[in-house]
Amino acid sequence: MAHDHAMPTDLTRNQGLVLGALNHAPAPLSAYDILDLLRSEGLRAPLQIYRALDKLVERGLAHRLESLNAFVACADEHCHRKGLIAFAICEGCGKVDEFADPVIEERLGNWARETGFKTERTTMEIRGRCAECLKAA
Amino acid sequence: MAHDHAMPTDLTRNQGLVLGALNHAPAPLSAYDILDLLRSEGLRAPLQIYRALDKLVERGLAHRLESLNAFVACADEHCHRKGLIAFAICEGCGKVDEFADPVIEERLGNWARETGFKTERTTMEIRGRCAECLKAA
DNA sequence: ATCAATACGTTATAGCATAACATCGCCGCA
DNA sequence: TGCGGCGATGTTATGCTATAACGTATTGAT
Repeated sequence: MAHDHAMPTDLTRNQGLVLGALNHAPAPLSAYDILDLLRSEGLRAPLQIYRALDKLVERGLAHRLESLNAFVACADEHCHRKGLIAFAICEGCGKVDEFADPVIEERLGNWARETGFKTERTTMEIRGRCAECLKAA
Repeated sequence: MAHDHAMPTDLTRNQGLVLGALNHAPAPLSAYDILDLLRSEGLRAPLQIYRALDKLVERGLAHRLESLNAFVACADEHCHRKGLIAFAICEGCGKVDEFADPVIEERLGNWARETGFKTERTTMEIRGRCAECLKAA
């Protein structure tokens, strides 16, 4: 099912190319992976990729996985996802599952309120093995 | 308060130096920051730092902050901390607050059980501003 | 004494990310 | 129409983060 997500029409050429690459990938891609995929389209420098990624992440069309130094397309077709998202990353096949948990969000919110911490961004990443890879083992 | 934590006696020289550097730092340090602090002790190569860090992290004496590519000493004096730990990282002063929340742990456990995912490691990092920095602003 | 396991030291290299500067195209507006 | 701002682009150079591959040294058990 790694195919045509709804693709916004107001992306620039580079942003579109980068998002396309992410959409068609079965697993997270590093900026340099993306660059290699897009050399045939005329992209040459890391910065071209990073700039596009910055915009995509800013708009929630892509996510950065901190523990991997890599990026994935947002799994939510219409990218309505607000707030906290958790990622489950399979070390076997590389697939990433994206989910939100309101209870966790609430707990973190409570903690922040109690300690006076102003949250700007939360990253939550689970590493392990997905059901399929466990079955295959 | 950034001083003498209980320091295990069975550390190697390099491990002790690295943990010492982390213990005395007011904020997370990158491996290269640590290297610079320890050149006077004769350390010269990144690998010497990374190897020590690997052991320290493995034993729970230090933690890696994925969103920072940096390391901190474990805040728990006796390092009894098991399971999931969340980190709140202040973008102002760099201070890191470490806490555990059993409810969050339970929620993640439930999610894993339901989807058949075998969790190996979880990272949870909150970026924002601490109460002190907000007051100072 | 020997062997295995672990730590150490060193050089080289791979992988991830941004600084700095010049150009171009688009759009609003005098 | 032309000016000016803004955001995207292209390019070169550089900096930061992490590991590969090799050899030596130390330790500890049998």
